[in-house]
Amino acid sequence: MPELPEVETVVRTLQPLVGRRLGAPRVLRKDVVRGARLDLRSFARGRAIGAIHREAKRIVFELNGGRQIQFHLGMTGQLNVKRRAEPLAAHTHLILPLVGNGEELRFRDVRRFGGVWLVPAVKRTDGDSDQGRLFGSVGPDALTVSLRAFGDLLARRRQVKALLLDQQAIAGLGNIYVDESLFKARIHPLTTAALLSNAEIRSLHRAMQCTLRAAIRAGGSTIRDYRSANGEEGWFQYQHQAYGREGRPCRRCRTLIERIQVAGRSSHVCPRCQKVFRC
DNA sequence: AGTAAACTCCGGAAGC
DNA sequence: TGCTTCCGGAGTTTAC
Repeated sequence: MPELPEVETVVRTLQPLVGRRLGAPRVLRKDVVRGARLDLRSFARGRAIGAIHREAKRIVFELNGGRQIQFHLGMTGQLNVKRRAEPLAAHTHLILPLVGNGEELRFRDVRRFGGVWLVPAVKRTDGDSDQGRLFGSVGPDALTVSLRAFGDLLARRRQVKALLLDQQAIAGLGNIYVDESLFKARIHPLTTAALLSNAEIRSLHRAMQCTLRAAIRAGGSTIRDYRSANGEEGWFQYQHQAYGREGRPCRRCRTLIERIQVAGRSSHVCPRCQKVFRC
């Protein structure tokens, strides 16, 4: 499940592609290209990659001429650089050949919750353009949001976990890093965000950015499908304190970690360390 | 208006 | 072995 650290890792491992020129894309499954009635072949063919960066959980390829190709990995999406001769893995939906050395960029996505968006040069600004469904607007990036802005966005009567998962409120977190951040800050996921004290907000802000930075250093968490652009697994899953540790002892107090439902998501909580909550 | 919950997409894995 | 159920990122819809 690629969240901010996994997407950031993919973007970093894709950097060698900057400056490369694209050949004619091959679309093996047309419905992974969303929205646009643009043709990917004419949109991308012959364009050079000017930059590759992350926006929230999206991977943005800046092509020369101002066009963008944006990828969202959904749950099981992978973006890999492979030799052309290498056999195609099942569920490979899109291939972007790189001119020159026999390499290509492959997009594969077993569950197809992810997708590709083509963004034309001109109409890019905020609201969606006429070509339908780019992405909804997103909140400030979780990795860099200031304490001040973070405090402001928490001033709502929602369960703190639901709020942190809401990309419109704050961008980049998913189930893993929300659970890890709340555990680290010792805050129960059911707590009403608006009732957090200033000290708790500070603690959560620090825990969240600390966790994200550590996860990026570890190359993300590989639970099942996630791989970097080089096909490498992350290893942050070995440092998880809460996520996926149901029934195992809390690393702080040895109480068994529980799994509960919050905002429709399975949530991993230490009932002792994260006991107090207000709603 | 703001929040919450249900439903949709999909296929692999886990459970029975 | 073979069936059913579960799971989730994010958008949409429906209900408080």
